Amino acid sequence: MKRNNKIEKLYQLLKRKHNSPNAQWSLWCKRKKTEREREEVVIGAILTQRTNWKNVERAIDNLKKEGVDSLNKIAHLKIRKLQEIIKPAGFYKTKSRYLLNLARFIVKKYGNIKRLKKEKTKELRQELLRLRGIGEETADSILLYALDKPVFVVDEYTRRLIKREGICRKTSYSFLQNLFEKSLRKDFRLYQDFHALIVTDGKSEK
DNA sequence: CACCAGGAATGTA
DNA sequence: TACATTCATGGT
Repeated sequence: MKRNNKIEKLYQLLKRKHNSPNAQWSLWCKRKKTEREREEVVIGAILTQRTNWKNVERAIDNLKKEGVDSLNKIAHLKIRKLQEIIKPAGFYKTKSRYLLNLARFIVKKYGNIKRLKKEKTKELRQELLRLRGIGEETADSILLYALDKPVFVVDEYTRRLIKREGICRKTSYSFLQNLFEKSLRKDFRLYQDFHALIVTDGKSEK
């Protein structure tokens, strides 16, 4: 089991560069999550598409204000109502469809997120990808951050970083995901921490 | 006022 | 494969 030095070194590099332990995301990753928090991650994964996190928080606050604190409750909302609630996150017409569809899928097929978490990663990924509004990045974000599955998330920050560091020129999703996964030990905590660092680093580059 | 912020689906070449 | 377009709000 030979590992790619460059990727491991990149991790060490980012660790040194962002050693401030107050990186909020990193701390959040280390905490054990409740089921509610996991469901919130699923919701956030849809809402954050093409939007900054601040707007997502407004939408999530609205959900809480309305007492919508679970996927089950979302699954039973009327689309109109959901639209109103999540409006601050932008793209509310499409996102409300995606979110309702995803919530119904999970609730109908698995009941709750605990059951979802027990599913096999590969099969679950395929199922998520078949849903409208869920591409590779969103599917993998759900798998990694909501379900603690060891799946590396590739985003624009990852692509930029890999290019900037001159590690390789290919940028397709599957290629980069494979590069990271074969270079690192299969550990969801490591993947979460690494990806969080990549995002922190990407934001600081501007 | 113009542009951007942690995407995905669809269509075109 | 690689772009271009659409969806839509709030911050700077």
